[in-house]
Amino acid sequence: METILHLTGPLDPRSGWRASPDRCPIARALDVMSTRSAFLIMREAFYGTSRFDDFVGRAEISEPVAAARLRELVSEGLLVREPYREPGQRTRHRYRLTEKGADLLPVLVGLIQWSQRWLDDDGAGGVLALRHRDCGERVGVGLRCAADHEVAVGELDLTLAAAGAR
Amino acid sequence: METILHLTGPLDPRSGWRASPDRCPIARALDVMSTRSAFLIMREAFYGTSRFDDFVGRAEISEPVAAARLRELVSEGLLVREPYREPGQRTRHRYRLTEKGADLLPVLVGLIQWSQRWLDDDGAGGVLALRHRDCGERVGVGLRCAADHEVAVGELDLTLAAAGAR
DNA sequence: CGGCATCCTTAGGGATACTG
DNA sequence: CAGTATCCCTAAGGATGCCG
Repeated sequence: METILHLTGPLDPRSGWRASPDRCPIARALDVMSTRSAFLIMREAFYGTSRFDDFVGRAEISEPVAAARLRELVSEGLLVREPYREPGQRTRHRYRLTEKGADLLPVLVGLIQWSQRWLDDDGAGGVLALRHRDCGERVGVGLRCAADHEVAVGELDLTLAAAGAR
Repeated sequence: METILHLTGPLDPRSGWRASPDRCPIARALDVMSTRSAFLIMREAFYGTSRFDDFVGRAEISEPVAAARLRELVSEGLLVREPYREPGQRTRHRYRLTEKGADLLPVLVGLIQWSQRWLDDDGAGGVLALRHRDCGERVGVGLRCAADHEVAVGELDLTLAAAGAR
């Protein structure tokens, strides 16, 4: 394992290393989630939206876009499309989060948190908040290490481990 | 304060509430960060990249795109463009993260974490990891409430508070 | 070195109309 | 309700060349 550079937020002389973009995890994640509509659809999925028309209406996107994005997100395994039928009804389909999709929640929450902190969402309609069901406190995302320390931006190192390392 | 719905990851009957998309924090954040190039530039900024040509080369984007995105990110206040000069050189400019920009780090780390967990970044060139400088342990993002409990996806409530609430 | 101008291609996305 | 088909526009992004 080799320490590549120190992330400091503000400035760093840079060690000459580069992100090998072809396999940079961020670049790869962006292959799946890079469009506005993808984020909005995932947002809705977290809110419990499951039907096509609801995605269209609530994310405020057009049908063709919703159809295209849903198809992609299903094929990427973030959502599943499954048939169901209520007692007297015909068979319908609904979209549900997979575990893979649900695991994106920290990213979404990170965006919410950042937006509320910096974009003065003056919330003329009230302030949206995520809360811990058990204790009622607000929920956010934060950096934390495996030893359970809270980690500040300036305390991060970027390392590259040979092959089978953790 | 009013509880709107329970986020469960998998399915929820949905309470009829909608995200009022015009002021949805996610939608607003996406006005700033919705393109691949914006994420890649921010990634590079975290890695310490500061010069125009380095952004172009390391993020693997074209000059016009880099110029456009850098201009936007500066005007949005995520980066600052500042002149500097080394002893015998002419004045140059560099781009640095602002606090607002640096605060986006959890989102980036969330993407890295998700990508490594689900996109089998088999990392034929080694595995990238963020580590806590003090203890060397790997760093990730997680949901946590103000009372410092770790929060699972299914333990989240979405609430809407009247106006000046926290 | 740090861009901007130009041109081009592709992807994202809206509107409308139609179908099972 | 859940899409598909068509058409059109705009934004994202690459390639190339020029310029202070």
